[in-house]
Amino acid sequence: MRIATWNVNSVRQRTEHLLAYLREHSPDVLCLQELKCLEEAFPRLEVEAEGYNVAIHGQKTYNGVAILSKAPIETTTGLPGDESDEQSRYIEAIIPHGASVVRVGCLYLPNGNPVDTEKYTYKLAWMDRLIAHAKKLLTYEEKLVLCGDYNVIPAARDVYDPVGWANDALFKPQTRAKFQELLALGFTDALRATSDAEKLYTFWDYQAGAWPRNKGLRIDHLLLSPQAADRLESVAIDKDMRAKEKPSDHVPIRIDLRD
DNA sequence: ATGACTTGCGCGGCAAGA
Repeated sequence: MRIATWNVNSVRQRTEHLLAYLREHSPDVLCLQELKCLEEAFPRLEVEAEGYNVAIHGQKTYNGVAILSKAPIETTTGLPGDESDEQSRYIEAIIPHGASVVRVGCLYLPNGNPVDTEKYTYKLAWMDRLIAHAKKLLTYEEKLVLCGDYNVIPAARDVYDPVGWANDALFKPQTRAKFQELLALGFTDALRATSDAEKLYTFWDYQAGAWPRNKGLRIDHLLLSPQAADRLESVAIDKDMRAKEKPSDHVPIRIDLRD
């Protein structure tokens, strides 16, 4: 089973690249973040025509997440823990996988900058809610994949300039500590389970020639429960997507799980 | 030369992203 995640930075601006990606890599599941539109504006018919079921948690202008699946899915939207949170950043699906199921959580974790504002407080609180939810999901002892744009640089080797990013909301010690707290519940970072290499990035800023200079960040992750990690076959970052005309600033990252 | 972009909203620049 192939599961991919991609921050598209506006699904309406990226529809052709999205459809090309579905055709080329044929993921069983694709998690999308930063749709930047309401459900009614999502290119549903085009995606369904490629053979996918679509579950959308949209929002006008900002955020918005979706799960695309070849198999029919059951979905729930919103991250538990704060009924007053109106930002569309989480959707979860149960997907049939052989005789059992895979549970997939698609998340768009808040950026958190600037760090001296309530935006960073919101990020840390959101991470606490994610940790609490993940803890509950792990008790099910299922194949579980929590994937998406975490807006977290886990370690120095995951950023082109660790010193320059030391006080950024994506790399601050408090941010990394919360990410480690999540991992320590029993998750495996899929990419790091297969490679210790440096300069494996999933994001390059649009500005200042970040892409041609390979000034990137690794902030899109797939975290696996023990039951999913046992079946991890391969991981790939689809870096070629950043070289296209009018690309997203993030590229897809995907895994293959054994049946 | 050392690189100030890309969205949505809505029609003028601003907010947000990372």
